[in-house]
Amino acid sequence: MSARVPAPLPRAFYARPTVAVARDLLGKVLVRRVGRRERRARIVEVEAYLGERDAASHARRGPTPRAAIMFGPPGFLYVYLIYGMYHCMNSITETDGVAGAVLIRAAAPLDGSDPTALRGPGKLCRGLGVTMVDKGTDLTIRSSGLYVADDGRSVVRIARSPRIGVDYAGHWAARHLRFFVPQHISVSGPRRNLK
DNA sequence: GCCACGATAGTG
DNA sequence: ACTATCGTGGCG
Repeated sequence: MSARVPAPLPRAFYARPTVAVARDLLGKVLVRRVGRRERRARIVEVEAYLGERDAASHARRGPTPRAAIMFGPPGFLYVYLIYGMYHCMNSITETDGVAGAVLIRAAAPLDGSDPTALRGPGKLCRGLGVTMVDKGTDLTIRSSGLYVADDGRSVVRIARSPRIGVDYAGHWAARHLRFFVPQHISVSGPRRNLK
């Protein structure tokens, strides 16, 4: 009688400052359904992208065709193609009209399968079958087939570091906007704080 | 219309 | 350290 599957996080969860959403996404469960198959994985690594003023964010050029969705209402999925061969997935944050997104970089499978299969943003999307057709998905409804839920567990400690792959972004590259579960096998790149 | 360049990952 | 592979957006 208890819901075996936790409910999707509500829109209000995403309608907050991006850094708060990023931190709070750690430990949450990513639920992906394709047909009758459902996969679940715990989010262990994310990055915050703060909008127009953030030189590392796709929103830095304003609402271009690709990034316009970042300026829209929170709780929707932003997917983009990177290096012509991988996809990356983000949840939109902040209020409608204000750009912001959290890049989900890695998750730990909850079915006991290979803990490195979803390690890194490209592998995460590949492993969950997320592509451009999923851009714009509403993450707050079950019927989307892709959502984030709270199963009651929480992360004990959160580490932070500069974001990965944004060295071109001047002083924004140095800001500690990457959040992860320290020492976790499913985290990509450095698993402890640098600096 | 061009074209340099990525919020990456796998191999050497 | 090198590169596969292609949409995006700056430039003009």
